[in-house]
Amino acid sequence: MNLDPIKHFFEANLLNEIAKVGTTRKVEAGDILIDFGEQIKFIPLILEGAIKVVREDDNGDELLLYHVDFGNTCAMTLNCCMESTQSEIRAICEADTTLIMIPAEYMDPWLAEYKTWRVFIFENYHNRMAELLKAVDSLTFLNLDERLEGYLLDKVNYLKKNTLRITHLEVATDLNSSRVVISRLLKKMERNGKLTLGRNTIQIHS
Amino acid sequence: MNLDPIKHFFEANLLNEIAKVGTTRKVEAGDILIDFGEQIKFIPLILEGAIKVVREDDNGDELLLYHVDFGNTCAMTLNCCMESTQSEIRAICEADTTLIMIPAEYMDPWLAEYKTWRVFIFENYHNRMAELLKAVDSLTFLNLDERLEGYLLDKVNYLKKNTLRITHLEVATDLNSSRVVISRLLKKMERNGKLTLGRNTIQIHS
DNA sequence: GAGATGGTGTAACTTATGTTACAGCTGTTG
DNA sequence: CAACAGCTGTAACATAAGTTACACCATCTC
Repeated sequence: MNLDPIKHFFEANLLNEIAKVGTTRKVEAGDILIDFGEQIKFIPLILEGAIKVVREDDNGDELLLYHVDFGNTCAMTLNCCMESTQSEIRAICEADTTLIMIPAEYMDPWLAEYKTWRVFIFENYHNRMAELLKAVDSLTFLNLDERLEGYLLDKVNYLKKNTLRITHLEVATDLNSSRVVISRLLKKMERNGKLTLGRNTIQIHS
Repeated sequence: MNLDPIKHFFEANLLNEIAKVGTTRKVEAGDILIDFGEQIKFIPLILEGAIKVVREDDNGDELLLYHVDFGNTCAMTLNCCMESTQSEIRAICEADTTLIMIPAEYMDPWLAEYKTWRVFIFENYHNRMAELLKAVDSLTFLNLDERLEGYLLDKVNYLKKNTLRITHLEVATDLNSSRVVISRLLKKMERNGKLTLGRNTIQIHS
């Protein structure tokens, strides 16, 4: 197991423990890492790649909540580890992703023992909370065109590509809107010179 | 200091510590407990009363995020204690409230030392996260009339009164809507027999 | 190459929500 | 009591977003 990417996150003893009890897992783009109602037995720590976290209602309507990338874990997951409750979210890989899976039972004892673990866990909670708050903010205070723009810029950022391989329908699903509306807004943005549309691609002008 | 209400939450040693370093504080309905940008130096633990947590954007538009009541603390606050960041929210008392204020510097050492403290903190994170998720859900998947109904039922629940003393404007502010729209929807609900309207009061038929 | 499938563009219409304007009412203050 | 401020009701209109319908492509499969 290669812990180099995260070796400055944790104290030496903790790194040894992680190496001992953790397992590496590779997941491909498009795979579902965690689904609604699942019992979570491992804390997933992302070494490489990107994951999106999605919420769904009873009618099957979706909304993208936020992304998790390198060095982070999913705080929604952490709750489940401490309290053995079920997942409220779905986590989908957006790129090929490498994870370290740490069995949930180490969560609590490590909190008692390792300061760096406490910092890691709380930073993650904080980040996730901030993301959720950002989601609430944009749902409340922004119009759909502004949300769309934010969504595209976010994607450019964490996929590190200006040209996104995505359909209008996928965008609409992530924003819980409809394809026609998204096409309309994208066209307007294209006319304003903000991006170039192609079949299955959106190229953002940055 | 009277710790009776929370004595079954924590182990005996921890209760002693709380008694030693905590201070009791009483706050009146309407008072602002925490405001945007404030540095938080105390963990507030609610013994009695109720607090609402509100988000605001640059234009001064508001949105109620959730309520905190007995035995809980504000997890948004917890982040700030661990990381010394500033408050992202405003906390307003909705009823006369009694709190225990615990200096922030005990947050971390108690995590290492007391299992019941860890459980308490993580349960709070979990609850706050669940509330935020509920907020996202209703913003995304519900119409304003459904959000309004949920809002009123919530209020009945945690204020433990069927007759709410509140104006349409206040409701509109909490839901980030406008007074006219709220009056319209409330009138419709009254016609449907769900409630009775009066000046400054809304009586919910449960 | 015919047909099927899925992605995009666009027009016409519906609906939820927001806005503006104003009237009437209640309680307060001078 | 007169004047005023704040709360509620309602009408008329504006706008953002969702819906339906259809045409046109590109790609793939038979």
